[in-house]
Amino acid sequence: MDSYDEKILRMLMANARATWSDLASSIGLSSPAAADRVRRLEEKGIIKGYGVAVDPELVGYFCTAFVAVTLERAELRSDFLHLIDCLKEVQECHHIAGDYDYLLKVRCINTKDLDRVISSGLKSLPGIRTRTTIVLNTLKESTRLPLDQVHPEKGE
Amino acid sequence: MDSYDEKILRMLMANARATWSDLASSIGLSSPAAADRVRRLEEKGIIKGYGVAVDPELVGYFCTAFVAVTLERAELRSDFLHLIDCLKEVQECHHIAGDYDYLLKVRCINTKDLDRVISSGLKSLPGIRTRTTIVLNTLKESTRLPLDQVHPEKGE
DNA sequence: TATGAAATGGATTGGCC
DNA sequence: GGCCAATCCATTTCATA
Repeated sequence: MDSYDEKILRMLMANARATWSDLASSIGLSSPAAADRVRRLEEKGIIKGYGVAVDPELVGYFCTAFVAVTLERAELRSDFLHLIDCLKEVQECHHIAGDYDYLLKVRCINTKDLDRVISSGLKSLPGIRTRTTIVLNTLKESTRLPLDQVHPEKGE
Repeated sequence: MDSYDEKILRMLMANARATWSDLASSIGLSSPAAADRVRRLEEKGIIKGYGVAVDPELVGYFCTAFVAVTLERAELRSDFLHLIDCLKEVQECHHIAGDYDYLLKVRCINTKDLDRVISSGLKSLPGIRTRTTIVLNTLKESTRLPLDQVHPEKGE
C-alpha cells in the first residue's frame, strides 16, 4: 500500500470502469504495472469487488428504513444471521453496542413491502424485537472511504 | 427498463469491470447493443456511477458508527448540510422520522478519530445534539439493490 | 516491480435491417 | 433498437532492467 495503490483505489472509487490505460496514465505508471497492482490489491483482499451505483427510486425502490433488532434469546443468533443472509432487502447488518443488538439497513419498494419484510421476514423468528426508523430522504450516500490516512502496515 | 436492462444492472452490480463482450454474451445481446443500453441507463440517471468495494479494515479504518442528530433550531439546517457534505468520514446522511432528525453513518480510523469527527466536526455547530451508536462488527454490507421487482414505468 | 514493443483480442463506428 | 463487419485501440505477454 504505497501512494500508487492509494491513487489506484481513489481512481477506482470514482470510476471502476476506467480502462487500464486511463488508470495507468492518471497515476503515472504503464498499463501492465497498473494492472499488476490492481491484481495484487484484489489478491490481498483490499479490493473486494466492483459495483454499480443504481438510483433506487428510478428502479422502483422508494422506501429505506433502519431496523434495530434485539434477540431475546442467544440461541436465536444463528437463525437470525441466516435469515439476514437470505433477505435481499436487508442491505446491511451491523452488530452494535447499546440498547439493541443489531442495526439493519433495509431497502424496499414501499412501506407495504417493508411491512412484509418485517412481519413475514424478521418476525418469523420467535423472540425477536424490532424498532423501525423510516428514512424520509437520503441526502448523502457514498460507498467511498475517506482514504485520507491509509495505514501502510496493514494489508501487507 | 426491460428484462435486458435488469440483467445488465444485475451483471454490473456483481462486477462493474466486466468487459462489454462478457456483459453482452451473458445477457444475450451483441456488444454494441449492450454498450448502447448501458449508455442509455447512464443518461437516464439509473446508473449513477461505478465503484470499488474496499475492505475498510485493510486500509486502516477500524471504526464504524451511526450518529443520530437533532438540530435544536431550524436555522441550523443549511449549515449542517454543508458540514455533512464536507466531512468525508460521513458516508451517509439520512433525514429520518422519529426522535432524531438525521442519521449519519460514519467511518473512521479508530474511536479517537471518531471523537475528533464528532467533537471538532459536528459539535462545531451550536444547537446540535447527537447520540452515537458504535458498530462492533459488520456482518453484511452490500450496495446491491434487491432488484426483484423493477417498476418498468419508472425511469422512462 | 517497472518498462516498452509486439501480438492478441475486445471496443467502437457505420451501414443495414 | 439490434446485428454484422471492419477499423481502431486497449490489454496482455514477454523480454529486459
